[in-house]
Amino acid sequence: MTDPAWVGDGFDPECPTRVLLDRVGDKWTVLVVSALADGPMRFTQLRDRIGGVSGKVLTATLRALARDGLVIRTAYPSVPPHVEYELTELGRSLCEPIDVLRDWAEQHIAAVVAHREGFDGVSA
Amino acid sequence: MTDPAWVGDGFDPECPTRVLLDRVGDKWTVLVVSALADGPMRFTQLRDRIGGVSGKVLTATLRALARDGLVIRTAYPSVPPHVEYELTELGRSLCEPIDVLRDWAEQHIAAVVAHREGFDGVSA
DNA sequence: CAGCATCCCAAAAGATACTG
DNA sequence: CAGTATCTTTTGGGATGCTG
Repeated sequence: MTDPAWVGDGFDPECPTRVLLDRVGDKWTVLVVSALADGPMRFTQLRDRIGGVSGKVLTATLRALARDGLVIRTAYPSVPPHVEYELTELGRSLCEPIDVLRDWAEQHIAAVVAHREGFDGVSA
Repeated sequence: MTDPAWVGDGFDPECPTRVLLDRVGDKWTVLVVSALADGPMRFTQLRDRIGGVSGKVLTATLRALARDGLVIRTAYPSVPPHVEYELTELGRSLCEPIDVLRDWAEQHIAAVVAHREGFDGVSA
């Protein structure tokens, strides 16, 4: 251990926060978890609800989430296939931070956008 | 208004949460805000503290943050240059959601990683 | 010291077509 | 219905070198 400068504030590469951000920092994970917060949902249902996500990407997102123990995938052996996704306990616990984030967004995003436009206006 | 299915849960493309995620979902923004939570900091100081970020990317991150009214950039007209960054009130308010996220990470990330390894083990 | 310009790569994401 | 396979585009991010 070389005692790097970032130690002391928890900024090492295995910092839990970094690991989480790597997982959650993609475009869809948070949205998927939010959608599933209301209860179990089927693949197509999920895709329709989220809007703008391709099947491929949704599949990948769900697989990663399942891999990390945040969602359960249940395939009912029927024709046509019926697959349900639901949050695990761990996944539900993640909803709380996400809700806090959403609250912040709802309260402050307008200010952010406004400032951004002001900023751009000055430069224009 | 086409009354799409995702309306009703707030998943429209201009959903505040989406806007926020687009801004905050990158690799460094959250880390920069966290670092600045302790107080104003200079460019190099920030780069050293965070660890692993290139100058170019840090610059871009800081510019975006300034554009959104989350940080203030103060350049002291001296030679050599001395530039300080600090959070605005808005930026500080963002620390709370971030802290909640970090708390979650610290409490649960081990479970996530463990499950991931179990999952990979089964497939191997 | 701070930051810009340039080049480059890898990964994320999207479109489309096909299958059990 | 719920994927997989393949291809392509986009872009975040890194390395390096230059400048005020």
